[in-house]
Amino acid sequence: MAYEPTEHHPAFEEYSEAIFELAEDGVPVIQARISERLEVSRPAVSEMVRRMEREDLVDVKADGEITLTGEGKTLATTIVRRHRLAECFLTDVLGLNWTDAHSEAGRWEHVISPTVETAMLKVLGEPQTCPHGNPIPGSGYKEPTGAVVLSKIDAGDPFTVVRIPEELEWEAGQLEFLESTGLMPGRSGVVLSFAPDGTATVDVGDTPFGVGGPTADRIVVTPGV
Amino acid sequence: MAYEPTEHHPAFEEYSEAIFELAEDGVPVIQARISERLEVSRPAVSEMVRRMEREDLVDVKADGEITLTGEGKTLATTIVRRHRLAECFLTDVLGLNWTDAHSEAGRWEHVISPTVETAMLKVLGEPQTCPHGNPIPGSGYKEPTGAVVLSKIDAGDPFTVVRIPEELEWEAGQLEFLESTGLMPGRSGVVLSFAPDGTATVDVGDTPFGVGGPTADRIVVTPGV
DNA sequence: ACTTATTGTTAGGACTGCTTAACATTTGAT
DNA sequence: ATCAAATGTTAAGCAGTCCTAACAATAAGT
Repeated sequence: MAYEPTEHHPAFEEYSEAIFELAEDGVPVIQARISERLEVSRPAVSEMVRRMEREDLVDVKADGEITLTGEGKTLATTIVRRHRLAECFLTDVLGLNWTDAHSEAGRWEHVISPTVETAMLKVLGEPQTCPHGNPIPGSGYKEPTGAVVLSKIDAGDPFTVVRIPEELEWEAGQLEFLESTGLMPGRSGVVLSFAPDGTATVDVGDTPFGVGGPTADRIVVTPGV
Repeated sequence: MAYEPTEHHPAFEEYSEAIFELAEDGVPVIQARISERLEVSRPAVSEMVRRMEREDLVDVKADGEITLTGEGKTLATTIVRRHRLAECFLTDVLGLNWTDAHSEAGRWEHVISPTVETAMLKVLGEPQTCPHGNPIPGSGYKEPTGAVVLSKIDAGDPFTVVRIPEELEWEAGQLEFLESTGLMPGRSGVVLSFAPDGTATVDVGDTPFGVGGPTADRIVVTPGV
């Protein structure tokens, strides 16, 4: 009755995804980071990592760095792909906002079958990124050359938003804020100034607004329009 | 992060749904039937029913008949509504066949939020039944007057399919068969004959084919075209 | 009436995934 | 070098959901 591709436990999907996205965001993949991102205790992560290692989904290096095995990567990219595809679908077909789409996709990613995945791809016209600009694994997306983080743009210079990394989607209120200001993939703007604490003031068409340093360190853009 | 309407455990959703649909199909709602439909052991059902009673989702009568409380009915209709809405969506928007849509919806029903439900309703134009003709709770659907089961139609008489009850969707191969023959809601046909064992031979446009007695006892139709 | 089938319950156990408490180890800053 | 912070592990335990085996009670068929 229920669909089972290779019968993976839901938790394995969640953990593989977290590991994949931490790496994607350039965050060191250690248990403590997983614990934070998934909001579970460190012992819980410790235990799950041990089980995933036993199931040959991850390898743990001597220094504690966790890497996905081939099988683990397959699982992770499958879930990430479904998550991002679902986000496209939820925004484009069902008209949800970024925030709702993100949290909704966090559940959809676990119930989407290959059949549905294929059907969604077709309906959406083979998208290459999610609404926040993150690549859909397997879509053949190539990040534009010269992409840098927003904080690297010189004051006064123009930029075009490439993507809002997954890490930021996890911070409460971030997606609402970014969507409301229009700081979204494809949009161009100008960095007006930088405060000493790193806060960037940017203008993407409407009223200028400030973007905190840590956030500006993560949003990926290309210089120019 | 995850959406929680009233924080119901997934199993409660599954059991409430089963209870609702058994009643809808006219099957006596006792533990043994739930055990069969959900394919879990009788002790598992015994325990879950006790817990659902404690949580005030069901009442158990002295003779063992199980009924949903107000709260239980709310939960059940929510899940059934999402299931049937998902089926519409999966067939109409994503182009899945009946069988895939049914099994897929069995998982979707647990992850659809009110926001998505509303969006789906709008995209689909407020459907009143699922693709198999079963009413979507809350849609205001009224079964046509004079509806009877297929086996009540006289040999030689025409009929129009109203619905394929949920009970049949559970039998392996039924949906594939019915969809392939075209015996689906809205289609008209003629009962050619009845065999002594109750098997009906019907013609809905293509080659005539036989429908087993128990199945013909469940498919709901209206007499005439 | 007697046997058989159906139904529900108890008891005991397993597995998943999580928690807190306590501890050991490592890393980092001063 | 030392003290504090960060990290990982052990241990014990709990909630949810399922299982099998065994048994009791009821319903049904001959």
